[in-house]
Amino acid sequence: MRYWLMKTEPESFSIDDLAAEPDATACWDGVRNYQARNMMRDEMRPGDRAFLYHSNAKPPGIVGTVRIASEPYPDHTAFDPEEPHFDPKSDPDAPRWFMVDVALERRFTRKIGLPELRENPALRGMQLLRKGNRLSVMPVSEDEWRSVLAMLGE
DNA sequence: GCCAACGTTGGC
DNA sequence: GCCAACGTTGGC
Repeated sequence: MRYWLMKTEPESFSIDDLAAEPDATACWDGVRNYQARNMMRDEMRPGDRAFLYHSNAKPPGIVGTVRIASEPYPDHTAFDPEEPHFDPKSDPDAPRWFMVDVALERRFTRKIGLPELRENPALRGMQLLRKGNRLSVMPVSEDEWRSVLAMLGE
């Protein structure tokens, strides 16, 4: 099993929105970056876990965890001109973009903000904290996973 | 709102 | 294949 971090802007889809979905499960559509796609398509598997991260929030930070709830499959929103992430270059016969379903696992009692994450020496190497990082899906090591959970102080 | 970092596009 | 121009992300 692998660990991940997935970003979302709470103004478009927050952890509360996920909680409101049937079975608190939703498809993670709209990823339009090749590196992020490759990780979802080639390395994510059902049962993997991911931190849910709110970007463009005040402060940005980790707000909970999700479980990967499906195999990767084509992101059909890329085929639909009405969709905001429509991509005319993605063909249903040769899909360019993929997604997975995610199920809410745990809503943290508090957000672990980005400044707080930066203060934790155990997370010094974390990809999220690297300068210029823009990936919306990224791997997290098992040590980093445990270190973040330990910050909840529960 | 600003801007640094990075990805993509397209002319050559 | 190079690289300038442009678009997007996302913290501040």
